Amino acid sequence: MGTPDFAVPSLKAILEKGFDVSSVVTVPDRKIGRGLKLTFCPVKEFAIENELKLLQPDNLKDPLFIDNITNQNPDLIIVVAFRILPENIFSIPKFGTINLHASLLPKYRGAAPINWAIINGEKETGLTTFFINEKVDTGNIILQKKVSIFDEECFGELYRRLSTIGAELLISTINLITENNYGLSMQDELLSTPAPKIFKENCKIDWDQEAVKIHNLIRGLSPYPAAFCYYKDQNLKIFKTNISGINSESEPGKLLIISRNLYVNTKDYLLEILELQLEGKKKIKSSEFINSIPKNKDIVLS
RNA sequence: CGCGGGAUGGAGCAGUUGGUAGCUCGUCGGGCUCAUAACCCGAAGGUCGUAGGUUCAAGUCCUACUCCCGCAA
Repeated sequence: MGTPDFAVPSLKAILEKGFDVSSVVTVPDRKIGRGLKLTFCPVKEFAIENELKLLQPDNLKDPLFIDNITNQNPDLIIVVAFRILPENIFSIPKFGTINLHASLLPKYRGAAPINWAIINGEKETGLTTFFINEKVDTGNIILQKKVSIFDEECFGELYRRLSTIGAELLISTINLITENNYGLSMQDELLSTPAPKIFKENCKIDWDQEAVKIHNLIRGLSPYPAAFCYYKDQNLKIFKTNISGINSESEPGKLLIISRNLYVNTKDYLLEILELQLEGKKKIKSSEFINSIPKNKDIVLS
């Protein structure tokens, strides 16, 4: 069971290792994007390509769906980036139901562990496989793997890396379970931290903060959903920045051009802006942005 | 038919109430300099997304189409 592209490498690995996938469960098709076109999620695309049996229940508590799963008599249910499962479902398989989560649980429980790890400036995060129980991301841990976060690595890059490393960890986990050769460790509630879903309000840049904080926010949200601010009432997304060692001496948000490089003032240091996108426009490099902005005129981002 | 912005020389943009295009950068040539992402001089390069229409005249108004993007979900 899974939805986004994060789950695809796992599903692919499971297939390649020769496990018998009785069915793939994913979300219903949704009208998404400009023009509200009906779009298939990545897991569905993959399932179709590989001619796997596909289930897309609207309601996971639907008795028909539960019966369907029950009748398939699965040994194990594997969940990677899906929805919250009712006990009626996760208790069906004889081995149980496991989840691959992109953090070192109990840290970063929730929907957006990768984003928050970067936003908070972590140097290390990881992956966890655990048995699903009634409370989200609290189950007993089977395997964990630490993964360091590279300097300047953005969300998209780490997401991609973790999805492939996660697939390997998942395979190891499945092997241990089928061999009945695994230990479990409980999560220490005292060490738990939340990683809730990212909302738009989390993406707004506050220039009156330390440069490193702003930088991590931008990194942790790039390229999607992207940190943003306002430029003359227009939405301005910022994808890539670099912390300069230069002290900020003007009001936060004010732009500064030095030697064809674009800087913005923050609470402490100047933050160099490298990649940005104005509402309705394409993503561009800061040098291109500089070409179009008026000279000798103060510009303040808000 | 969810809402909206855009398509102008290689790049990013401007273009007023319609009268055949301009800025910043890049490119090429030359100059200055120990040197330069610096500065100075000069040059090349655009049938203004496509197809029609209105007009004496359209990048600038009208219609259709194609492509790109922001929001919302």
